[in-house]
Amino acid sequence: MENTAFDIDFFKDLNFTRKQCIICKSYFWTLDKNKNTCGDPACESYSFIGNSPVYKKYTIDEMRDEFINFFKNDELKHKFLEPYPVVPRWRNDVLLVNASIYDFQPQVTSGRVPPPGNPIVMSQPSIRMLDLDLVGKTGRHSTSFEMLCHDSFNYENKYIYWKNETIKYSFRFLTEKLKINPYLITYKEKPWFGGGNAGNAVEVFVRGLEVATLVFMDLKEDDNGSIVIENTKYSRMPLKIVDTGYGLERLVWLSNATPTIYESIFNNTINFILNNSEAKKIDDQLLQKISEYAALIDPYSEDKLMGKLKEFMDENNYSISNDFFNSLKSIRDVYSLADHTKTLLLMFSDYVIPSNVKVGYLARTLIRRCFKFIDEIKFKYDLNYLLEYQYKTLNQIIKNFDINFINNIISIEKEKYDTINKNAYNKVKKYIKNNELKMDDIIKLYESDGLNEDLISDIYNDITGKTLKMPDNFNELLIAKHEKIIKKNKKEEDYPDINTRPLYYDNTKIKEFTAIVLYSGDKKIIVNQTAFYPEGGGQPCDLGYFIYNGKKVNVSNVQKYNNAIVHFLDSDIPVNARIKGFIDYTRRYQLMVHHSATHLLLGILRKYFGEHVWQSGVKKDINESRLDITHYNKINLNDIKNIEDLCFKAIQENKKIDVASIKWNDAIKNYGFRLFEGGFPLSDRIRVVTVEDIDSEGCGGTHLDSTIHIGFIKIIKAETLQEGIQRIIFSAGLAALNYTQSLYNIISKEEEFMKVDESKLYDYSYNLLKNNIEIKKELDKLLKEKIEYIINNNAEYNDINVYNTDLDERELNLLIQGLHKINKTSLIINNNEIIIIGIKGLKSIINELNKNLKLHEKINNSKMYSAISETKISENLIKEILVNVRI
RNA sequence: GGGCCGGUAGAUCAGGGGUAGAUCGCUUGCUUCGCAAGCAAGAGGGCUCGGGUUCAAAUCCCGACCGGUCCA
Repeated sequence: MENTAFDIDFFKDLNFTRKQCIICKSYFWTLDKNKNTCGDPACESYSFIGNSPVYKKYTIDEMRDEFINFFKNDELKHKFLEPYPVVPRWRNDVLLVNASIYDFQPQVTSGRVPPPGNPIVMSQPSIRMLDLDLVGKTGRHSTSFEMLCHDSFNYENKYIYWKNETIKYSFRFLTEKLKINPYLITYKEKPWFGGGNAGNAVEVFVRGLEVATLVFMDLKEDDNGSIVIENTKYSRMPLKIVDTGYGLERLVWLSNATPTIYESIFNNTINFILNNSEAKKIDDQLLQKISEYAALIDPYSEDKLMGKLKEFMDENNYSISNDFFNSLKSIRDVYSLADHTKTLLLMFSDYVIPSNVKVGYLARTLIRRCFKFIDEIKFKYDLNYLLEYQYKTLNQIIKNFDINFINNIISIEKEKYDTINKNAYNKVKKYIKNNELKMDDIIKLYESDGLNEDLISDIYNDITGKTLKMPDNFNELLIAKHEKIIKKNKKEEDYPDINTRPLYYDNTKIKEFTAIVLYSGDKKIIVNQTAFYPEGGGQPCDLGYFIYNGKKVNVSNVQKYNNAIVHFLDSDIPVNARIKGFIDYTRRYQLMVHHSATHLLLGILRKYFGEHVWQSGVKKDINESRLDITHYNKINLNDIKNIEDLCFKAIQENKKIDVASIKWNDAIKNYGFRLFEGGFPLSDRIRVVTVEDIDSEGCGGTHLDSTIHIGFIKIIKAETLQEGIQRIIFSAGLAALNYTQSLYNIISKEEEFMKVDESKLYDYSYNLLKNNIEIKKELDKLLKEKIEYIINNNAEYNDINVYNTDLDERELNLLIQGLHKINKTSLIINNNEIIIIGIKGLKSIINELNKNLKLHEKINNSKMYSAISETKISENLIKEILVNVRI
């Protein structure tokens, strides 16, 4: 990257100097001629704590308003945007919104969709779970924060602003609004890359605190690119994006200058927890030192921090007691609780359901940590109450507070958490041998049973009275257990860039059409226009045939590649051929029924269960379709009946189904992010399908005009797909009728066969099964008695028990089993089969038997021998052999 | 999406190719004015389901289903 990236007028006009940091060697810009370090806390630590450079103390809400008002004022004219959800439903490559730019990826950043304003200003709540372990410990880490940004999108034919204005605006905000002394502000140069893009960037520091990063994104990954950064090739983008990120909480901290960031942003909540628990705060000066030391230690190390802290305490006559460490631990718990509950409120605002996968897992991790902290500090109230308390102070950014949903979720999670803890003792005990607990077993307990390190060592201490030593590299050992994921590269086939006109949108009832073949490959054609719907949005493709030269050519598959619709055929049709297409309309109609029914069902499910219901997957087919939704409970028979009834009512009310093509930004504004339940189109317009009063979503499928044509919906099966996701398999219209008919068929046959009335079928078969079990038991008992009798009435020759029997397979086995229990060599003559149990003297007996009989060996193992004789075996012969054999 | 555990009596779990076990709980009896407790006896099993291997499977193998958990 060129050195001169920041030779901008603003720096020149104000007489900024470019200097090199004596510690990290980075270049930085400052007005302070004597400054030698870049401003990064790793090079100079904090100097703002207790010494705020901001003219007054701001609350979160005040600071947010200050920033937004500054940028949207008459002079700067940024368009203000409401924050996006923290769960990015418009993309599937990330679990959570990590930064404000996520809101515009990939639709806007790729240039396909214009930004909803230009330039824009907003405050985007963001969640970063990466440093979860550091929250509360460093004085600055959080799992969530608000990223303030003023972004501009510069197109080749439309320039908004670039480096000079961006840096000037940031400087003006800090100096004019926060009234920070210009000499305290440093801009450190730092190349930036990530997510396939790169560019120059500056980090903005004030008294050691990084308050913003200003990114100038103008490069994209490109294998043919000429610019190389960190072994990756890049080329210039036509779209140049200013992506700024100011830490709202950081700015508030700067203005309050409290020992840790937490007192600045969660002061009420922290005091509330302290007043209602056994947690204790430690001395402010020590908290400040912890924050300052932690800023210097990068990467963070608990040992290094504690080393420095003890040194400081020694020098300043603090007593380093157990009490102190207990208080330190407890205040860290308090900070974490304040932090985690805020993040949870953000997640719950978007209806994240805790589970064992994806974003739900992150929510569960936070919830469980909260439960643990609440226990540890003996907080008087429960998590629900704390969430409610937090909400009161955060209601400006938490859009949704669905207390009913939250109570349900938390109580389910609490139950699970308690169960794990209840069973933990036995599980740990199981692995303790000779008062030792092996590392492998600790990992197993953690990975398979979900017991955390503290819990394991507490229980170990309970059982053995000893302290469990956890290796420092515990987490590394865990990570080493997990292998790298192999990326699957989906092969994209290459087709010519042809635009096929879809006729199925103009007229969903179209059954036949004419077309010209524009491309012909191996039994594949692309035509100028088609009524064949290609597979997409969970709707399978249409089938049918073309007539070419009076001959019928079947269509077996239809796929869309960019704008080309490819038809897969039974045989070839040449380029430029004029053909006529006919679609299988019965099939198509049933697919339309199922597609419209899916939208209706989703809307009804949301009304029935609540706003947390989102579509998570869908597949339509001819006989049945399935819909996966986010929901925390299993769907029971009662739910199924109610849902079917509600669907039926909506069908009878003849709700209109409308389709409209709406511009991306307008669609989001009007319908919200619900639109993306079925996926996220990469186009500047969204096709919105609306079922009157019930549901609106982006959808490329073909639909009925009205719900009345659905006929009725019958749910076939409801199952849990994974935690937090329920799958509903259903049928609609004619397919639903066929389904009920086949059920009727089965029941009728059973009625006839069992000779009972349908209403008694259940009781009858239930009793039948019960009786069957009873009879089996009775039979078992009798058999056992019979075998018992045989065992006790044997002949004995030469200390060998001999049984001459006539038993079937099952009885014989019971006899063998019984004889295994008596520790004595036994011989069974069962018709032509001879069986010897017990290995004592076996070899000589077999030798002797072979001399007298023609035997075919069946089994010969360590426990028994068996052979079939060609002739009948007499007991007398056996008797003679046994009496004479030497054992 | 991937990995790892698990599913046996009402509950908690042990066992593990050869007739299904323990503890608590339950029922009854004894002891007691009554309760708790103790003693004695007893009831309670589709070893989740379906295939396979085997003379023999709760046990071993494969697959479903259900539950738990960790990681992305």
